[in-house]
Amino acid sequence: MKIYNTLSGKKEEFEPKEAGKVSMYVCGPTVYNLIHIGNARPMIIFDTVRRYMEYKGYDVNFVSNFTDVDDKIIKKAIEEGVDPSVISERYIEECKKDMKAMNVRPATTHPKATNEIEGMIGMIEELIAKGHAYVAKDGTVYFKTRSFREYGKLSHKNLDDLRGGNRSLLVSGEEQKEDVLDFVLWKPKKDGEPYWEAPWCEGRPGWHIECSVMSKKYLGDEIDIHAGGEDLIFPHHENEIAQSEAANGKAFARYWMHNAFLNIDNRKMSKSEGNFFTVRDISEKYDLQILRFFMLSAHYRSPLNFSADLMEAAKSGYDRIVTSVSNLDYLLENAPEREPDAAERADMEAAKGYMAKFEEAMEDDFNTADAISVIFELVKFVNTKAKEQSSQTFLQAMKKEIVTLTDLCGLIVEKEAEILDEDIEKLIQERQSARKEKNFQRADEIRDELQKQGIILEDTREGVKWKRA
RNA sequence: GGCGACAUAGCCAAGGGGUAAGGCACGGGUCUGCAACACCCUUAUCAUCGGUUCAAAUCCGAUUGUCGCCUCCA
Repeated sequence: MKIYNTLSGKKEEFEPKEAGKVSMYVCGPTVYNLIHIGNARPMIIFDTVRRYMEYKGYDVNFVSNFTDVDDKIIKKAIEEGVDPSVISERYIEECKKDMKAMNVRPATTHPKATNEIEGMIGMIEELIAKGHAYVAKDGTVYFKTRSFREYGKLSHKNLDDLRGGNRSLLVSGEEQKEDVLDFVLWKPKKDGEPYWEAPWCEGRPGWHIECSVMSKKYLGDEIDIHAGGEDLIFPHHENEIAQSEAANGKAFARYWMHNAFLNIDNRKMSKSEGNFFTVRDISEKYDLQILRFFMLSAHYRSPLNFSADLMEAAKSGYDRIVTSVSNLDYLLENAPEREPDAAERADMEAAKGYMAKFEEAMEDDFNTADAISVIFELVKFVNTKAKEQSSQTFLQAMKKEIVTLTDLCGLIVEKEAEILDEDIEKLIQERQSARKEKNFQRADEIRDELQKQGIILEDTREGVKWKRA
């Protein structure tokens, strides 16, 4: 299995620290609002990575945090006149709902920053003791960036370049820093803000220290994979490396994975641009499986553009897979119980080739776009081979092939059996009678009427089928 | 200004030295009362220019264009 490692800038053969086990940390959202579709990308991507790793037999310890102490949360809490925890708890719950709808499995552990303050204080003390951090007059604790020789190794930045391009940073009121590159580990409280007791002042942690501490606590000093959006490379992940490696004296993460951004109509998504969508917004119009399918249809390291048209196209593509599986289910209802014949056995063998091709795509840095194209090739194969006379065993084998692959992508393609209302059932019966009597006008009337109710009818050789729009 | 990524058919998108996967849309068929589904057929020389090579879309260089990071935004 090859993984592109941001650290080296190359695809590397994946070798976990401990055979058979994978420790993985994914930076999670700050919970001040419903998650947006940009948040959804890493969730879907790294959930898929996790699924594939588990399929390969790894025991995956998957940790993803919720950042629940932050300026934006505090701001919202003040606006609503409630405690910040009310805000963060609310959006953690909402986030979990969205994750479920996208079929993103819960992490092994979802730590919350506010539960880990003690550990953060501990790590900050250690950094001070080792000379990697210092306390300013007002109690702010800064990380001494230049004390960590390898700073810049992840983002491949040169410290002096950073400095040259950003003199303006000094204007931001942080003149008490010894160096512009230094970043905050602990900052003093302001009025009305939540705070914790610490040796330096009452205050709260900086953003970067959270992840270093939570990763260490739940996964250990050295982990296999650390992942997140590419915007986190600098400064967030660079700072995490500095903190963790300076404190622990060990390499932090062996592989760094970063997903590219999701744009909207070719522009970066932002509230001020008016092109901001929450996952919830999308769910009002589409099954979120379609959003998932859409996200996986491009490589995770390529920028992905989102638009209404592209979602429609994704819907059509996803439906093609769902239809194929539902056709199999339909055929299975009356399929003969017999041993598969020679041709069927040959096809069952041939179908396995798709699995191999799928794996090959996933092994190559999780090329889900390629992997999905394999699913379509399989769908075509199945659509061509599955017949009314096909044996149960054969049809079941075909279905299993498709479902295995889609499961690995976290895509749900099996629609749950649903009982229609009696009234609708009656209309369908009436339409069948009308068709027999060649009263097509009445038949079409009924079909139109049902369509208005979101039921689409299809007359197949074997009988009438229906599906939800 | 510094660092970096990308440029493949109408659209989306893989591939990556030996003559271009897949999906959506379009068109033509088969099936069908019609529609839908499905199946068959049809659609590109890979931004431009130069170089390396027996051979490049694939490597190198330049140009143009788009985008990202350098601000606690995934």
